[in-house]
Amino acid sequence: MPDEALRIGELARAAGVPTSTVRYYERAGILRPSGRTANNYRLYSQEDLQRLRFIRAAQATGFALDDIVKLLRPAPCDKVQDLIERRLLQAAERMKELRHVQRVLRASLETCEAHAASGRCQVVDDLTAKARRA
Amino acid sequence: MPDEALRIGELARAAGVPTSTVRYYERAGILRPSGRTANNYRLYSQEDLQRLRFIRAAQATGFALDDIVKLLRPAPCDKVQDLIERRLLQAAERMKELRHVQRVLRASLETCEAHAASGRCQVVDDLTAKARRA
DNA sequence: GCCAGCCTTGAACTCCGCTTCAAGGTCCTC
DNA sequence: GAGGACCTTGAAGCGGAGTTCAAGGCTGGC
Repeated sequence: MPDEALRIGELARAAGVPTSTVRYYERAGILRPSGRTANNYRLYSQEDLQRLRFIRAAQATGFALDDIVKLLRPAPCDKVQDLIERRLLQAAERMKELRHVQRVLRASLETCEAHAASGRCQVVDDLTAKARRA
Repeated sequence: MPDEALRIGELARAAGVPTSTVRYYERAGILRPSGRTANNYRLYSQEDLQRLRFIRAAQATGFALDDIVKLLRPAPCDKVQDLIERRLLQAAERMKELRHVQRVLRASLETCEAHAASGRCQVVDDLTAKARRA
């Protein structure tokens, strides 16, 4: 088993975030170090790294830190279930929206390519108007 | 053809946002009314509504207003193409992250259900790590 | 005539999610 | 033993995305 405890800088590099953010997450109660060295440096485990990655992934897709905190915090099982189910619904909703965004972007791109020869760029009109058929 | 021009309140209700947000978007240069009434009320077209919906969808999935502005603003066609392609990549990345989030949530839910009978809720442990002790 | 419900503006305020600053301590290398 | 890369704390600052406030204008119904 790798006894790989990471210091804050290593953790941060591994997850691609600044150390200031990691400290902020600690203050926000969302990611605490699993220990400290003799000289008071924070230490993080591999699970902490996974957790941090999960946090970032969730954030990138539109979840607020607050939501994430709730998900990652122990709670009565039935409440957690409920919460997770709601989050899954949110995630599904987000998927739908993301697909909508992709559709619109792709349509724009096509139009853009089609018009490239003509020199006139109609992308914007189409971005807003093409989606009109709802 | 419905010549349905909407006033700000109607637009806002149709898109599910407060009017204050719509005015804010105007200040931010992302959604301008297509006209004004005689008494200076803002008027919006159906395309404006589509545009507003697109904005909200894009925002919900993690795009900043700034990005969205750039997408919706006229520009040299080749630059727009480039931009759109980058946004599509971002969207794909987001999809991936969202799927990761969903996977984790679903796994947690299953564990939660499995443990429901036992009374002990292990969801959180499992959320962060399957192999607890490392 | 006047009230309710819509709308106008500009400025100030708020909240979230960080980031930066100041003033240090520790550890490794030269 | 000096320099530099790492780490510590607490507090202040910042940008994005709105929201709220104050003061007022139009319009329809009672």
